[in-house]
Amino acid sequence: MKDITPQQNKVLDCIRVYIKETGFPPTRSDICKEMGFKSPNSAETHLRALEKKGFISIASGASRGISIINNDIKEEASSYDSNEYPIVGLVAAGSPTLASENIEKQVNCPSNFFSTSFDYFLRVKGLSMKDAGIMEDDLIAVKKTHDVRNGDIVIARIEDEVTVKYFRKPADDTVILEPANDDFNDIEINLRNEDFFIEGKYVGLIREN
Amino acid sequence: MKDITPQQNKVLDCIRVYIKETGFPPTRSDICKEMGFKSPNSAETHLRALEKKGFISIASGASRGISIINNDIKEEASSYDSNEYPIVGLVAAGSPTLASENIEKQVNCPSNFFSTSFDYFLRVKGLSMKDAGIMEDDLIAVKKTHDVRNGDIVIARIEDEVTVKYFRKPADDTVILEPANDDFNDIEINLRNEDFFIEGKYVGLIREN
DNA sequence: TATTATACTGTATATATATTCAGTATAATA
DNA sequence: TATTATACTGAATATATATACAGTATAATA
Repeated sequence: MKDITPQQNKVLDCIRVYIKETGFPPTRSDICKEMGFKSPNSAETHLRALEKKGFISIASGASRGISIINNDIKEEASSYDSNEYPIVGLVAAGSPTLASENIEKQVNCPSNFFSTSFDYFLRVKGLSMKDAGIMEDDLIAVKKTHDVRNGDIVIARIEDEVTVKYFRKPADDTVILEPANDDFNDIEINLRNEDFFIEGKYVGLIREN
Repeated sequence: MKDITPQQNKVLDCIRVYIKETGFPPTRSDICKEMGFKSPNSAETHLRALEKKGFISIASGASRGISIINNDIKEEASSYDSNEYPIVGLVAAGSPTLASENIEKQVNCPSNFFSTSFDYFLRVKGLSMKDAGIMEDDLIAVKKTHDVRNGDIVIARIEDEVTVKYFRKPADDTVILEPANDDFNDIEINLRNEDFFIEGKYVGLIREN
C-alpha cells in the first residue's frame, strides 16, 4: 500500500462518513459537496488515485460503486470475523444434533476465539468429565470432525445417546470412552455390533457464573 | 414493525447479500437479476413494501439509495457491542494488575458474553480451584468489584500475591480463602495485620484446548 | 361484494451519474 | 530540464437508474 496524501485521506474519510450516515457510498457530486469541490472531476481524480493506491475499489459503470478496502487486520478480526453459534443440549434421541428443536439459543462469538475453529456449543449434562474441568452446564465448543486421536475429548453418539468422553481406540474394532471421574466407568464399544458415531471434538470451553 | 412476507424476506436478504459482497446497495435491476424478476417494477414494489413496513429506507432520487434499517437488538448487540479485553497473568509482585507489562495479549469478545459484565481475563496458575472446574491456564473473566459475598469465587491480593479462591468472611476482621482442592489448605487472613485487597469477582471462564 | 395487499410483466422516460476531454497551477521526482 | 503526481475548474455526454404508468392475476380482508 502506497502513501496516502493528506487530501486523499480527507476524501477517503469523507467516503467513510457518507457510508456510515446514509448506508450507501457517495457519488462524485456528493463528494464535491462534502469537500467543497466545484468540479466532479476533482472527486474523480481523487477516487482514481485512491483506487490506484489500493484504498478503495471502484465498480466500473455502476453508480455509487465505491467500496472501501479494509486491510486493517485488527479491525477485520474484531468487526467482521464474529459469528452466531448455536448452543445445543445433550438431548440425543434420534434427531440430528443441529436440528432446530435442539438449539437452545444462538450466541455471538468471534470465530477465531479458540485456536481451533468450531461449529457449535454443547451444553454439558452430568459430571462424568469433572476431573478434566468440565462441569455441569458448561458450554463446550465442538468442532465437527471424524479425525480424532487417542486422548482427545470427543463428542460421540452411541445408539441414540450423546456423550462427552476421552477417546481411545485400542483395536480396529474397539473404542473405549473414558470418563474423567472415578465415580463413572469406562464405556467399551464393539464397532461390529454397536451403532457408534463421532460427532466431533472438544476444542474449547465456556462457563458462565 | 409489521409482518414481512416470505418473498419480501427473500428480497431483503438479497439486498443484504449484495451489500456484503459489493459494499454498496443494489439497483432495481440488480435485484431483478438476483431474484429472477423480469421487470424492474417487481423490485420497485417490493422495495416500497419493505420501506412501508420499516425494514429499509429509500433515498428518493438517489441511485442505490437503499439502506437497511437495523432495529434487531440482538443483531446490534452482536455486531457492535464487542470489545477487546486484556488477558493478564497471575504475575503479582507489586505492579497493578492491569499494568501493561502484565498484559499477555488482548482478545476480542462480545461484552455481553457472560450474563455479568467483566473487565479483564486472568490466566490461572496452579490447580487450587480444580474441584470448581478451574484448571491451569484457563482464562477467568473478572469483574472488578469489592462487593463480594460468602461463597463467591474471588480474585484477591494478599500482600504481593494474587490468588483465586472461594471467599468467606466469618467475622468483621477475618477473611478465609478456601481452595477447591483437598491438597491445599484454607488461607485465613487477619484484616488488622495483613495487607488484603479484593481485586474482583469470577464471573465466567474460557478454556482453549 | 368491493377493496386492498401481494406478486408479477412490460414499456417509457426524466434525470442522476460515471466518465472523458480540455485546461490551469504547483510541487516533487528523474 | 522534462516528467510525473497532485489538486483543482469547467463543460459535455453516454448510460445507468429511479420511477411512473398500464396491465394481469391471486389471496386476504372489510
